[in-house]
Amino acid sequence: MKIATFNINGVKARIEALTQWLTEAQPDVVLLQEIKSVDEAFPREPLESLGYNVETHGQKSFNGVAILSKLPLEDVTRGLPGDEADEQARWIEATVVGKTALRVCGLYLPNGNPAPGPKFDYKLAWMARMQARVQALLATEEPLVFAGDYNVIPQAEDAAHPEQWVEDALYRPESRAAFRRLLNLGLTEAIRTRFPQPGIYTFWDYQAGAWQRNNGIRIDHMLLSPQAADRLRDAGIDKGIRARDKPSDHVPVWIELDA
DNA sequence: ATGGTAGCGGTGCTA
Repeated sequence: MKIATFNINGVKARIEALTQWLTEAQPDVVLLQEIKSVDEAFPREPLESLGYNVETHGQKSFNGVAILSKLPLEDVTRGLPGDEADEQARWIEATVVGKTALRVCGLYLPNGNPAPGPKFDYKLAWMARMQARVQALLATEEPLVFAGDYNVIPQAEDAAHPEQWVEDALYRPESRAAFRRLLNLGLTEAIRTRFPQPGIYTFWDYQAGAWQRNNGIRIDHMLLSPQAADRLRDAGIDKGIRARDKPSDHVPVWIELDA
């Protein structure tokens, strides 16, 4: 089973690019972030035409996550538990019904800039809520995949110029520590496992020729529970997508699971 | 040191 995550940066502006990539890459399950659309305006039809079930959790203008799946989806839930007042659409879960049941969680973790400040506080509080949710799901001992835009640069080797990020919410010690605490629950970071070398990126800013200069960062991650990690066969990054016309600033990241 | 780009929605915010 091929599972991908892709921060699409506006699904309505990118629907043709998305369907083209889906046709080429043939993922079974896709976690989308930054759909920037309410559920009613989400372009379901071209995706359903390709054989995908579509579950969305959107809001006006910003944020928004979705799941596409060629296999049936069950027990879909929307929103990250732990704060009833939080109205930002950044978390969606579903169980993929295949050979074995697999719980997938798609997430768009808050950016957190400027730091320090209320947005940074929100990011860290959100990560604490995610820690609790991951812990609860791990207790089920089922295969779990937590995939999305984490807005965290885990290590210096995950940025072309780490010195440019030292004051940034994506790289501040508090963000990296919270990410490390997630891993220390027993999760496997699939891309790091597959590509231990430096210089592996998933995001290049639109500004200042970041793509042309390969000034990238690695912030899109796929974390696996032990039961999912046992089934990990391959992982990759579809970097070529970034060179196309009107691309997202992120590229798709994927894993192949024996499931 | 600064400004550089993009989507949404129809102005400024978010990234």
